[in-house]
Amino acid sequence: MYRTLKQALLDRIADVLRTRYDLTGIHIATEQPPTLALGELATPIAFELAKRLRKAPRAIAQELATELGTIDGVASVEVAGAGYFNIRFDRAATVRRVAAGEHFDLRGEGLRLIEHTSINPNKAAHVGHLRNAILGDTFGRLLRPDDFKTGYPVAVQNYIDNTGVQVADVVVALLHMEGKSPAEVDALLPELKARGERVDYYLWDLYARVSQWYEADPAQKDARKAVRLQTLHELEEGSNETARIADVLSTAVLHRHLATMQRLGIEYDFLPRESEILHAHFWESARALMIERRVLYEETAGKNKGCWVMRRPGAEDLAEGAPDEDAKVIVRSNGTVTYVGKDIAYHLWKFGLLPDRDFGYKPFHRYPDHTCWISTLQGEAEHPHFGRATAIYNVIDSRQNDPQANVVEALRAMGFSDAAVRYTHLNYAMVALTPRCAVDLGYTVNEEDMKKPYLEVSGRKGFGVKADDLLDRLIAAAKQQVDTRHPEDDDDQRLQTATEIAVGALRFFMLKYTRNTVIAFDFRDALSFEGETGPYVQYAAVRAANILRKAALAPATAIADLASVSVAGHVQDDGVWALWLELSRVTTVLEAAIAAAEPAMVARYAFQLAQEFNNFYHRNHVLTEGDPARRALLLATSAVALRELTRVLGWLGISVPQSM
RNA sequence: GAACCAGUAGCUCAGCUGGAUAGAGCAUCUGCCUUCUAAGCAGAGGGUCGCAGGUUCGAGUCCUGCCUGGUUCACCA
Repeated sequence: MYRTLKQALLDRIADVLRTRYDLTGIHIATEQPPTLALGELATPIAFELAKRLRKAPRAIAQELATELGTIDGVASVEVAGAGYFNIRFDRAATVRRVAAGEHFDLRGEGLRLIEHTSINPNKAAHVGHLRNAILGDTFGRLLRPDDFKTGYPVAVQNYIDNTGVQVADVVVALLHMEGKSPAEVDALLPELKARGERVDYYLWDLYARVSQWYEADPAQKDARKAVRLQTLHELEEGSNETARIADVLSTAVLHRHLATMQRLGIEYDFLPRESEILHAHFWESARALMIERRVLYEETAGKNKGCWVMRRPGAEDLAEGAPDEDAKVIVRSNGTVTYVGKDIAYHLWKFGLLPDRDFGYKPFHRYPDHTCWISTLQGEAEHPHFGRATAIYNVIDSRQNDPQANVVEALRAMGFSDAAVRYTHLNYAMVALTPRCAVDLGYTVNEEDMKKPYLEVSGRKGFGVKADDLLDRLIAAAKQQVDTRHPEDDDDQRLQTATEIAVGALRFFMLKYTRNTVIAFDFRDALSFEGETGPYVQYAAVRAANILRKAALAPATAIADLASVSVAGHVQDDGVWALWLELSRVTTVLEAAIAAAEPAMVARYAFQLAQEFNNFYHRNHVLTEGDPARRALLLATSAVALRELTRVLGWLGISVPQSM
């Protein structure tokens, strides 16, 4: 509703500026006044116009006020301070419209392709991967159609680099470092299962060991690196025993990753794999197109002689004939393509710009209400389509800013400027560990590192907090509380509640920081259930639900009952009105969060909403309220607060437990 | 050397396209459980918004320079 009223005001002011002053195309800034006493909406437009109109700001504001006329939903307009133009809402009318769920709809045509998670399938997921997956999943929920908005068509991809060095490393570890035969490796998965061990945890340690093994013996170093390179080539080549083993391992780990993410309510539609990008020859098609469009050219001089290269974004103009020494190599002098080259091909496919190439598709994993597909060479005849996106969002670490910029630059240079503009690198800063946290986990930290604010997580070093371990600890901590608070519930119910709280805590923790803030992970902060946390917001919703339950009133009934009550007299009191005003801002916040691709804005709003509700809760005792009209209003307020808290938490992927 | 990000309360962070008295959480201190659950609420203390200039009626926000911290910048993959 806030969005609706703001738009109405902007339209009216634009009208007045045009008819009264003959001004058009002026940007009209709006803001929320510092206190409710000054109104609900304001604009400093009079200051902007002062110089242009050669008039005092206050006089301009005054003229605007008298010429504005009436606006539906606005009670009064007044000039304050040196020329602020303040608007007061018709509180009773706004309450009714918010309660009725009236709001501006958000919608758009064309597929939004979101790619997130993308963990190398050679080890367990860690906290850094959680940030990625939670950000991507939440952004998808903000865009996706639901009962609040028409939304945008969304598909979620999880890109799987199953032929990269990281997978090669664990294959090397088993076949060469440990000297297992292929048959022994085949037997490994059943053995682990029999022992109750997890393949992703097993490989976590193995991966850390093999990384050291390469360097351990100076005499063997070159030979071991050669084995690694050979293994990598065999993976890329495919159709050989090494590739088969790699596929068995990476697929097993992939299943683990999907299971880990499913614990957090994160699901995927499609898993495009590097192996198919290679074997379906995406690159060959892209290369032809890049050469045709004069983006890719052969360097004939300088350090990159013999390579096929591309100009970097923002490169300076060069002297005629001089080699561009700063150019990005796409095809090496030995004829092999670099990662950026393959990535360009893949992104052409995403936008439906890659001629005559597509993945094959086959089902991989079944979720309660949909199927997750995976790429293959020969797929099913009937399958959904995932390319041909209108806009794409790649959830990737900020450390990949440069490579991502290269891909965008390639699209732009090829003349696909529309695709380049609709390519969003949804970047975010890394999750690191505080030195203290690292020590607590049993890692040895040297004196120099102890002084740093945070230490980078490294899968290669086996340095990090595994996602499932963190979630298990959160569940255990929540369970302890639930056990003492709700002895009347059975154990299954208490575990269910504890799990919902743990997921709420974890997801909120990863979402409350804006994207470019480095999260220095510490168990003390992550395990907190008080203050600015997911459980705080969940608790507010549970309290609202409890009021309605004790009143034996369905939320929908409480809201419907508002119709027969006079609310005007009760919302002059800011204590109740402040909550309704906050509730009215849902669309405003959602729209801003989507535009900025910043889920933290929604998380912060959820917290503010919960804070405002707790305020209301302590100032008004609903069930003992003697005035029937006021009681009805308070009940409806609780019901709408519950509805909106549940909705906003849902966008964050957080559920409302039945009790806390 | 270059590019990008950051520097706001003791700590961790918000602060949307420049607007009214710079806000939260944690921590510290003081109150509030016989009332819809205290995972909560109320209150207190705590700030030269890294430094110096500039633009503007108005700057935490924009521009320039500097300082500090972080990340990135291979024919590796």
